[in-house]
Amino acid sequence: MNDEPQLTRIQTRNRAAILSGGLDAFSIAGFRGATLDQIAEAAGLSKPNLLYYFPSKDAIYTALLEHLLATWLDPLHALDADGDPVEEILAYAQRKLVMSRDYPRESRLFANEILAGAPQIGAVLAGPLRELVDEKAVVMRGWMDAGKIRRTDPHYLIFSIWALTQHYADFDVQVRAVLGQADPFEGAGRFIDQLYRSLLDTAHDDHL
Amino acid sequence: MNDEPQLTRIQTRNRAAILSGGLDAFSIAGFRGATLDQIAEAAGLSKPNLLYYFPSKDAIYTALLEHLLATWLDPLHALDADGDPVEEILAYAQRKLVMSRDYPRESRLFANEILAGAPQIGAVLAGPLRELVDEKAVVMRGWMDAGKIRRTDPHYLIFSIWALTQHYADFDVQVRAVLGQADPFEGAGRFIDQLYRSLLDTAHDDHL
Amino acid sequence: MNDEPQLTRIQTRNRAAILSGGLDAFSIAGFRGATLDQIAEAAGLSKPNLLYYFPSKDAIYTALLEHLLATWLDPLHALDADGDPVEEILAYAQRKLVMSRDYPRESRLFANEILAGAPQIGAVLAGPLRELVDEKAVVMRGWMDAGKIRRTDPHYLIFSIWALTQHYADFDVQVRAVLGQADPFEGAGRFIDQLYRSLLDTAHDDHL
Amino acid sequence: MNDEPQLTRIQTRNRAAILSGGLDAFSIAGFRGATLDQIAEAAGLSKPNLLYYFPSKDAIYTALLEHLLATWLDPLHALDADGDPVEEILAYAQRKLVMSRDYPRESRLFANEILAGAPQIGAVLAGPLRELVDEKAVVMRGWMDAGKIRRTDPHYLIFSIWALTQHYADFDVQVRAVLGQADPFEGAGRFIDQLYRSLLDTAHDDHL
DNA sequence: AATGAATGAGGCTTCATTCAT
DNA sequence: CATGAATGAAGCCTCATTCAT
Repeated sequence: MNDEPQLTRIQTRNRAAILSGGLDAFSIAGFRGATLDQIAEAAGLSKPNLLYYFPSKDAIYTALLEHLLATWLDPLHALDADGDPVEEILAYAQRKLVMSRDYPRESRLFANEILAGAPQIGAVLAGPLRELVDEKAVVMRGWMDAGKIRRTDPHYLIFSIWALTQHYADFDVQVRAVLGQADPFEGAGRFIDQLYRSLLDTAHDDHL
Repeated sequence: MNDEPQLTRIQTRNRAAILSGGLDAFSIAGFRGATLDQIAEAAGLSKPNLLYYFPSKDAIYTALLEHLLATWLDPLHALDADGDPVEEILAYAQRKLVMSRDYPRESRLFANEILAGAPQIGAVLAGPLRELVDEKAVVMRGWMDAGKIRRTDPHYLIFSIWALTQHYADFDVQVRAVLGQADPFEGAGRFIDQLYRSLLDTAHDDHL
Repeated sequence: MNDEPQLTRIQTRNRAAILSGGLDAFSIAGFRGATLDQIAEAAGLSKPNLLYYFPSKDAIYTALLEHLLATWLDPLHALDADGDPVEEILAYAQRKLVMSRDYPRESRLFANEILAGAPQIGAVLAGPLRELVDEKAVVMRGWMDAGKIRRTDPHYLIFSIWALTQHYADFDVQVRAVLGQADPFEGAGRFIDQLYRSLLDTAHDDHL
Repeated sequence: MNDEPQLTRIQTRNRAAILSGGLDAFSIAGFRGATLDQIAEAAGLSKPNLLYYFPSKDAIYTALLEHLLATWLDPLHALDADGDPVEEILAYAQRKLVMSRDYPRESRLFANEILAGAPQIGAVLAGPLRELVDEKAVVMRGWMDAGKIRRTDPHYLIFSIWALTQHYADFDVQVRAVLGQADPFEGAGRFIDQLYRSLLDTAHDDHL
């Protein structure tokens, strides 16, 4: 039931080091801009030895993206139709924010891929991602129909959560420059909480 | 008062073509990933001729960034302390959204520069940008003190506007993949309007 | 009517030098075994400059093969159905032998390509070459039916001419080693003449 | 009397597998063009294990050539001065043809070596091979002097037999492409028989 | 007897830049 | 103002070989 070959300890260590080095390089410079030299240097391996573990630069990049996609959608998957609507949405946003804080390189890798036109993951976006978003949009619309949250466009609501949370990973340099280096995530969490509570509070419905 | 040399019509045309080609290339692939060949091709010039107008790849990139920064902050500058607070903030968000719609390449160029660690414009971020943001944050805090808008953190409010609006330029590919190619800007404008009206409406203040 | 771009004198010279150097290298070592360094050295160019004229190693090889094929079949084309049968066939064999003498590198290039399994020109062999051979076989069979030359299998007759003549280019090293360096082509011409006169002479027909 | 070390069964098997894999690879791509990876793959061994049996790529190639040369001249050795001249020569040609049919890879290996300029076996060509050919040429000249076969140049006669028979191994791809995949050896045998009978038949002598 | 791990050298190609005209 | 020609440096990758186990 498991086709994966057993990895030796050295293989495990080196593959991990390569992926980490690749994440560093690709997340900063994108696929084209990163070099195997940088990755090999970061991984503490010679270039040919690096290519002993991954057959090509492309393979490293693809492995990173696949691993990323596998976990990237988890927070949205966890959005529970049976939970409390406002709390579910707020919790989703907070999970995304935590990911930006704890995995900023992954977020920037993703951003670079999208900026480049999504040459590798375009199909995932138009397929699994779209389906997942549509499914969760139906859930949200159900909550709106039931009067549990304010009526708004679920797709743009989801986009807004992506934008607001990933911003603190992708534009980290800018955020810290403007704030003067303080850790931005606590404040961001509070702001995002306030923002979506305001939006979703049904007491506002009459205003529209 | 003007040190700029007079440019002939051909010079003007070719410089513009190079900058446009460079914008195409750099906004997609970043500085390292873009090539002079792409830019020359896009500009309809030979590579040596391109380097007749700009001395190096770096010079093209720098020229683009300088031109970008000159206009990038205009919408925030225009935020008027004497205007109606809610409308001023909403108008600012809408101006930013229009820029994302009309100048998506510039937005992506900026995003790439930030993702790469802002090697060229780091100083601008920590200097002029920070000062401008701080200045407008004071304005907003004044509005909050006056009870004209709800109390929130002005810096994160500004970050949120950047994130929400630039997202539709930077992640355009993803947005269109999820939505199925419809023009996202109209819906985005409505959503953003609703979102900030909810947030800023003082009727909510007691909830917090 | 002529799409070929005009070549400057330098282009003409360098392209010719590259093709000649490529012919040297490929005819000795085959496609895989030859290196761009050898070709560049032989052409008196730096390696990047060489790639300024041909986009890749493969392009040089392909250009050589195309040029080769264009002339390789000429001697057989010239076989005239209306000429004297024996003299036509003998003249064909002599033309092929002259090609081996004057263009031995081309012959060896061809031999290497065939030995490697004809990865580039397999289609030509099974298409145009086969058709040409079949057509000339019909001509020869007509001569046999008319009693003008002895009856034999035209296809194997053609193969034998190829084998006998190309041998003196392809196995030149061996031939000279065995003969002790004398020019083998004169003797080869005499032998081939005698061989095919014996074969084709109708006086032998009763012997079979 | 035997310096060869005793080989275990595994050693025997693996050495044979390596030589066979090497024959595959070298006969197609030549020495430079073939890779140890191909050979190891074909032999079903890891690359380091392969180098446990043969110290280098060169050693495999040399072993193949030595083994080849040991058998390559056998058919000519067997030409018997006391046999029937015409039948002896025809039998020699048929033995060579059978070798082309049964050992085409060896023929192509030899062809590649010669095309490359015979860097390894040049000495054999100018030494033992030349002596053998000269010796048999003397035999043939004796037959001619005795009026048993037609007068012709024995060296070119031998070359022609090599060329005609090896052609069906070395240019196999071309032959099959032209014929349309039928087994060419039967027809080749008939043609070669007819060709040399015509040549050697003394009834023709007056024609020259 | 065998393999996982590693590498220096070399091979093809790209690229920013320079030179000459 | 423009281009053809050229190149050093670097980038990705292959390969024969070595080392350690």
